[in-house]
Amino acid sequence: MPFSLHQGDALSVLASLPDDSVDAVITDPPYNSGGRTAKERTSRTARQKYVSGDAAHALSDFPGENMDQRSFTFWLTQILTEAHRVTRPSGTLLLFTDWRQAGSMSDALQAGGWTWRGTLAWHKPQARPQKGRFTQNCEFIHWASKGAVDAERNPVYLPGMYSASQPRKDRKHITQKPVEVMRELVKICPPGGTILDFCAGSGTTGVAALLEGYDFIGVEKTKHYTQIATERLTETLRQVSRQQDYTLAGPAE
Amino acid sequence: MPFSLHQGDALSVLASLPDDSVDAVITDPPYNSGGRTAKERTSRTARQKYVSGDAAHALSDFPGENMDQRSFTFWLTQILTEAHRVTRPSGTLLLFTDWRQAGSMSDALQAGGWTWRGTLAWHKPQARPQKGRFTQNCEFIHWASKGAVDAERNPVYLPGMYSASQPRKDRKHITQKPVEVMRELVKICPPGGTILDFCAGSGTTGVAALLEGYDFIGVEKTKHYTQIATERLTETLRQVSRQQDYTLAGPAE
DNA sequence: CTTCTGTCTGAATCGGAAT
DNA sequence: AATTCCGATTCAGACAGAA
Repeated sequence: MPFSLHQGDALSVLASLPDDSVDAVITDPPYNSGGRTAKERTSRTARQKYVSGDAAHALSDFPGENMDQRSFTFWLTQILTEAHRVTRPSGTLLLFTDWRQAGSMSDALQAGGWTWRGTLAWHKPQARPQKGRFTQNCEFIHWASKGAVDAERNPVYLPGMYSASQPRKDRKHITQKPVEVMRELVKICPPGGTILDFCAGSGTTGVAALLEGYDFIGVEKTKHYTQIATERLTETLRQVSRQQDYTLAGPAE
Repeated sequence: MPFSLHQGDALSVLASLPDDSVDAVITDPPYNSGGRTAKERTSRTARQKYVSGDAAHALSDFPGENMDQRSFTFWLTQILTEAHRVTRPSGTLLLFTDWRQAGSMSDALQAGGWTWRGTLAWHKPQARPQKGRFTQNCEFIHWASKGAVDAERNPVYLPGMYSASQPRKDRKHITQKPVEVMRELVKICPPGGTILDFCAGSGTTGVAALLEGYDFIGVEKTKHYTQIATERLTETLRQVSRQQDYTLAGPAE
């Protein structure tokens, strides 16, 4: 089975997965930011925070954005502890974060037992400039390993900086990631391995995983996005197997 | 006087500066990282940690790299508190950091009274790739303000990501920054303002400040680098005034 | 002037020997 | 037994000199 999708709470679903069953955890938890004070954070929904007033699209809201920083770190630590158990030794964690939460996220991942290895930058060239300020056009990706890195098992050389714009057409989720970036990131996983995303959203991580030949396990809280992710993953699987058919049936070189 | 340079301890020198006398603080403190454990951090010099084994250059060592993380945060908080006092309302702080210290640095700047505004990325395309890993090729720059940002006083639009290699020829300091990056960063300071760097090193911040028409106050602990910075700044001032002479004396358009 | 070729370096990382 | 120290490893990009 190349992919499975669970609708439900991340912690409960992770608890049901066996030890050492996953090669990489790649996820983008709700950043819980957008306000510098607890009041500012908790009084607006994700949509109000992340979608410009003049944006015409109508993307659904998502939960998990109304915790204060302490609760957020506590919640994430619990999940990352479970994710660590579920991951094979020398497996990898990639965790998207914005600048406000970068510190809390690195605390949480280390508290969860992971060895922090570095922070990558994702540069969005289309971000909106602001007068008298620096443009806020980078998000960050913490990466970590379960124990030592096994470079022999997966001898890849990967970049530390990615530049790509958020998808505009056919965007299903407010914070949807570009597939081309995700396709590079998943390569940290050894060939044929299994990738887990416990905040799957519209399923971009899974799409990239399938395209690169990995198995995928997704967990998503809302019914709405579980459905969207199912459709995208099914369609991707169809594409991939069609290509394989062609390769198998194609003319010998 | 377009620039002044003090040799001495950052905290002592800052204490001697008057309130509200500086428009921007731009600095690159020792990162105090480069080891997996506290022991490893504190037992090696900066040169041993950061200079590749096969590097043939002979750049001088620099101090401040042997604190544990707690002392480092304490030390930086004290200095940034003084720097906050010395800075005019709506003034700016730019603080270079690597991924390991980014969290401690944002804690310290906020504890020092500054309002954290974002984190910029400096991408170094020349960094060394590593098998089975992501290349460590970004450093980060926290930016913060003393109270509200005054966009009317300095209506600039600045990028959030910079890509440039470390200087190779004529490099004076192990961690010397490219002048072209610093020339962009200093523009966050209103025209004609004064820029302070309390870890001046070889003086690149000052060089960029003078080239962009700002005044500069530098503090550097070692005699060795104070001398080098003095020479670079004097030379830069000569260049700048020569250009001004030419502009004044040049043919009318 | 380009284009090509060769050399060198990097705020690195790790294992294992030496103390 | 725990720490400290030394050296091997790695390759894209920058630069210099030749073609």
